[in-house]
Amino acid sequence: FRQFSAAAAAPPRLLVGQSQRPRYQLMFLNDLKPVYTMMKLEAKDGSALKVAMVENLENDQTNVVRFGHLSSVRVEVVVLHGNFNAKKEECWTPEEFNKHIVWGREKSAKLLNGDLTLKLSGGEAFLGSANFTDNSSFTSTKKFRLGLRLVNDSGERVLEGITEPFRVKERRVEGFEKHYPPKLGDEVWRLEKIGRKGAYHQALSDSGIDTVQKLLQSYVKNEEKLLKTFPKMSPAAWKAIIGHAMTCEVGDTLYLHEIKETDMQFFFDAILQLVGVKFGDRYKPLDKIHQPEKVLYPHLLQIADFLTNALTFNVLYSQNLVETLKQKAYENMKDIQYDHVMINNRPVRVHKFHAKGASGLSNILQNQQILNYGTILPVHSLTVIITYERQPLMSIRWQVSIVGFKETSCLVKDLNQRRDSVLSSKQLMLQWICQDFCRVRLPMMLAIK
DNA sequence: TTGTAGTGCGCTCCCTGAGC
DNA sequence: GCTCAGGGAGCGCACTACAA
Repeated sequence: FRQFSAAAAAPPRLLVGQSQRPRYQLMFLNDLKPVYTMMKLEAKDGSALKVAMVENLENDQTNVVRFGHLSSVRVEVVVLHGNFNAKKEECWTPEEFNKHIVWGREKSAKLLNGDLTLKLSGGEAFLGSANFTDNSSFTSTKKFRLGLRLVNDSGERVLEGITEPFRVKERRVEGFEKHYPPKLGDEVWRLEKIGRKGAYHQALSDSGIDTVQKLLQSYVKNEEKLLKTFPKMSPAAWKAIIGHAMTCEVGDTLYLHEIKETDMQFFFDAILQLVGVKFGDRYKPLDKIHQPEKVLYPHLLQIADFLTNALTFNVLYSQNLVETLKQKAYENMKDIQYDHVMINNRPVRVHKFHAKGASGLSNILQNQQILNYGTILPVHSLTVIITYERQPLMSIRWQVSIVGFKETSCLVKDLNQRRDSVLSSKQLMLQWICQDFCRVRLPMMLAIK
């Protein structure tokens, strides 16, 4: 018996039974990347596969054996059936290991080519060149493992090393595989559930959708319309396709769509998701657009200034018009050019270019009065209707309602309270009526909406 | 060696019929 | 009338065979 470590005295040698994990073990130190026939075996990061002789420590940790004769033994790489050690046990016998070695389909054929015998140096070695000559489909599990065993008996039980089970595929299928994650420029059949030249692929091609980016753009713009492209698409398949497509990196490039009539600029990402809107010189990211503006109330009060004769007026509020204009933008998008990038959550122009944003605003608001509130610009038109009926004792019951909102607000204001100049003009009177409504009722109604 | 057509397998959906 | 299981159809996927 020899000491394996040149350092401090080694712990007493353990007697190893079949169910007890040996003290020393061969190990693959990195994970394999997908394996194809006739292609060099490599680790996930593209480096060579690294193997090592390790010592199992008591605290479930391992140490590479740097010194002693075990640190420079010769080891052999073999192919194992994928079902070897399916129960993930800590150890096995050499006989079990050897029984699961796979040879080629033909007796004489070598399944694994290359330099399969490695000499450890300092307890480590690299598998420089090795490749499979055949795929793993002929085995019952359709998978292999790589195994690592000593070439010569060292006198010490050294547990063989194994990799996780993996498939070996035909080299030619590599060019037809799905991408994880897919890229925007990938053809659509790189997505799950879309077979190359299959029915779905053909249907998409016929609709002019040949890349993942175009598919996602169509999805974002009008999912229903896109779905009609596919014949007999199941919800599960649809979910899988979109779910896979959505994992792709969208990037920071932005497309600007200007709506000049409103001084609004819409920013869309690479798949045409609205990411933010610029009102004048104020940019608001999408998640902030629909938050009620604190400055709304003064605006609402200003409405009174615009009133002349009618008791029906419009409040322009930034709620649903963004959505309406977004849909309009989709309809009018032509010559999409990504001329902005997102930097620190703000769009920045990368070169001079003005998108030709045809706007349909005039159509949308053609029957509504546009009020200029400075930088916070209109969005959706809330039509506020105020009616009244006289009550006894100089009180008037005002009914305030907003078109599109379920709740209405009743205000009973006693004209006796304001026998001053307020009542002298309709303008001031309406402002007086609106005060409570603006302060209490409107925020509540917006919240309900 | 490479491209393509064909094949088998597995998955999912949908229809149908039996059982309650 | 409702539920559930079984079978067929359609499709994607991976692989094989074969021809150029």
